[in-house]
Amino acid sequence: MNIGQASKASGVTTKMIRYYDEIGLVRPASRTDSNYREYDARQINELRFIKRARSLGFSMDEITQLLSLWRDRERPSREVKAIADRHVADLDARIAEMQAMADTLRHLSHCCAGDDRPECPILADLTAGAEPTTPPERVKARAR
Amino acid sequence: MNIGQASKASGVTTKMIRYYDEIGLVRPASRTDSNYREYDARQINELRFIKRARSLGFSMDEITQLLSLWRDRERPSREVKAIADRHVADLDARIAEMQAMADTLRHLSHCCAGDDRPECPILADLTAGAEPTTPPERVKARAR
DNA sequence: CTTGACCTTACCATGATGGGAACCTCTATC
DNA sequence: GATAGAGGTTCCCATCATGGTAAGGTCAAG
Repeated sequence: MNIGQASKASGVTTKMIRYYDEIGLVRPASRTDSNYREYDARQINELRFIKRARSLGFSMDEITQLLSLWRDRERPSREVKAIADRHVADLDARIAEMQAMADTLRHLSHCCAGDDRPECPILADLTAGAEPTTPPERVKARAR
Repeated sequence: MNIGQASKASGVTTKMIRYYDEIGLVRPASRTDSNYREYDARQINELRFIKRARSLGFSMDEITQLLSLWRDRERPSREVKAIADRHVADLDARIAEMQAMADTLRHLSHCCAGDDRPECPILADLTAGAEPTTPPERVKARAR
């Protein structure tokens, strides 16, 4: 199987397969006499594994760890779970952050007439770098 | 005011101030005879505006648009609102995506014993449709 | 043998940010 | 006035995962 076929079989672009090869995420593919990479079913599985892990938001670094656990039939599931839980916590933190942004903006937008007039609470908020407008729902303590 | 003072006054690093200058997000700062950038209160406000907008997750590109509306006293608030709403939709989409990842992982982690044994639903999911890397013989091919 | 599809490497770009080198300028102190 | 050191200037590199492109080698079919 050459790289194009591996790409079709795994759903990973040839570009990315070469990249994973280059950074050592997967072990270097064997080569034909003409220097073409060759892949077998085992490596296709690894590529699919990587693809699925990426779709769950794991970083390359986390995937490196997951792959090594995956390859080790003696691994303690504890270690896998720890990586997953850390990632979930990370996702939750980022979600909370974005949620706060969205909530603030929703509030500002709600207060904005959105017509031809120039008055705009959204710009007012951005301008006031000092004084936050009342965030959605409850009023939070204004420090500063 | 030189760049260091502008940085302290705006909360934007000197590195970023120079970058905004370079990409034309802010108009090029005037220079002293010795080529130092100089800033006035107006520009400090712009930097603060940018900082606040960044903290709400707007991209440089969106901020470019917001800044130009901000500078235009005739702007229709409609346009500002449109940018904000688009950004909120974008945030919501990304939140939903990450939420789905987190939910899936939470479920898998919940099903994982997390002990010394190697059985792991998380890895099983990642394997998804692929067979575990079959080290020759020894392993009963578990389908799915 | 030619053609076209596919492979190889190598470099560039992204977005927003930080790090650092090499060099210039200001200011305070001796 | 000389000097130290703080802070300015430009320029380059790196991130992270991905895509694009160009120059050149290889393979299979007609």
